[in-house]
Amino acid sequence: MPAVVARMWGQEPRTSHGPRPSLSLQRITEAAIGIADADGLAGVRMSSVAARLDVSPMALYGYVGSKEELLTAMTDAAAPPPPEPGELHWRDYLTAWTRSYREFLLTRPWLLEVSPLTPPTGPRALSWLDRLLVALSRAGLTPGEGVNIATTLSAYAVSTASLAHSLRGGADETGMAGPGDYGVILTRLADPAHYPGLSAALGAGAFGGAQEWVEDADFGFGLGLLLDGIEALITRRAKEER
Amino acid sequence: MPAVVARMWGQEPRTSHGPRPSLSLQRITEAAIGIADADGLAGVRMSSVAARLDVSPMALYGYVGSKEELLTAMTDAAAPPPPEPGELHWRDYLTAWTRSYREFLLTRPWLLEVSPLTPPTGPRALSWLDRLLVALSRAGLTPGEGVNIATTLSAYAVSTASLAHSLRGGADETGMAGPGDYGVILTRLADPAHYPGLSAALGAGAFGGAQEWVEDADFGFGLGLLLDGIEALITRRAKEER
DNA sequence: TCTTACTCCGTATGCCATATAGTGTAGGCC
DNA sequence: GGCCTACACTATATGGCATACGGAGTAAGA
Repeated sequence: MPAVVARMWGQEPRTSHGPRPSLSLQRITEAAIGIADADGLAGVRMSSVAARLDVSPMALYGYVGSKEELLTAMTDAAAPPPPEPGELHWRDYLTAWTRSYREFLLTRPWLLEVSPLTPPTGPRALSWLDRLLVALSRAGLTPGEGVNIATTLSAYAVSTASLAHSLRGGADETGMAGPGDYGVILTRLADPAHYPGLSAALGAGAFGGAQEWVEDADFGFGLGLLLDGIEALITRRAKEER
Repeated sequence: MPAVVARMWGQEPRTSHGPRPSLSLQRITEAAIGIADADGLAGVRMSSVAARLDVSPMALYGYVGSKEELLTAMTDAAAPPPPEPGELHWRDYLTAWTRSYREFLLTRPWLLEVSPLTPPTGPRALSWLDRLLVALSRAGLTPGEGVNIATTLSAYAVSTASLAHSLRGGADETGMAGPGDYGVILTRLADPAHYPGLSAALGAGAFGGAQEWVEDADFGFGLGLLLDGIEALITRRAKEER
């Protein structure tokens, strides 16, 4: 377990001898997040983060073992607290959870560039997982099922966020200038003989409008499918109980 | 549209004057993929790719505009042809599709590091999308629904592949040495008071074994949920038709 | 034959993460 | 109260890497 993980959990090591630390992992991640929010992930350099904190670049290495670790710490620190299940029906909570997660990712698109698919180890990210597990356990599912569903829902949030961000023309390597370009490009490339399904979809305008509301409708549609599948499982379980 | 996209579609520009090109985007991507397979993504450098082709690093820039573009081209070229729908029932085909896609990603784990969530523009990746759209259209869904489902399934494949790869201890920044570590680390970090759901899941061993067959069972379970949701939609559609 | 477009090369530049070797500071110990 | 030692931070150096720039050769067309 890298030392930075302990620090993410607030366990800054006791210092006995020597000068008191002028920094903390928290201050460092805050600075880095500020830069990422303002200038994108490319703006986050060891030197830029250090400059923002008025220290030398090398000072950061007392707190993180590498830039990689800094990025990991950033992704956790950037997460807001998850929505609370409260008295919500599981379906409403799962909807709220997934939607909030997606919105969070779209607020901080640089997160999408920092492999959002690796298992979380920080307190913020794990509290998201925790709340979901609680809600699913209340709905009668086993922990194993809960973990699996959590993976699925978060993957869905990440992928739709990523798609939305790409289609909005976010800093992207696909070379698309504006929204809607994607469909146009595909139409030019995919000939109907080799790509019948794709061509049909293009003809039907399935890639057409990338307006906000379309994205959102799509998001709800796909999420609905997932929840339907989960619902089937839950009712099955409930019947078994009886 | 970047020039490299046209080249990915086999449209190498006609050359009239001057010496005949000794390279092609295909040869370059093949070399790069060979390196990535052998040494991981970190081994893919403009210089290493060039060396494998016996040219100078700068020669590559006649074919790709940047390393980014090379990576994009690699991800498309690495994809095998998708499974064919044939006469399969949609549910069987979707299963085969998702499973093959996941397996492909696990065969080439470096793909997981090259943002696998951006919209595809290459012929190989789009043929995967196409076949899925065909199958879904046959099952009676609209193109819009098909695109959405395709997104969801591929996200599922990517995320489970990514998880499996992480848990296997693949080149990973979580700092986990071996399989099973993840659960152990979480147990040490998450106290039951603040993480009731997570603690319960840990106690139940939901993160315990990362053996191959467990992963696979989990994969099938989550996929089943998705397919159940899709099935509900398809039967609803079928009834509307009548 | 000469021009010209085009391919590939050698070298130079600049950015960055990070190794190394200090330098000062402040607690603990005598 | 003075020394020792651990530790936070700094300055400088190094090396890897993408890529800009300016050639130099090469072969089709005029």
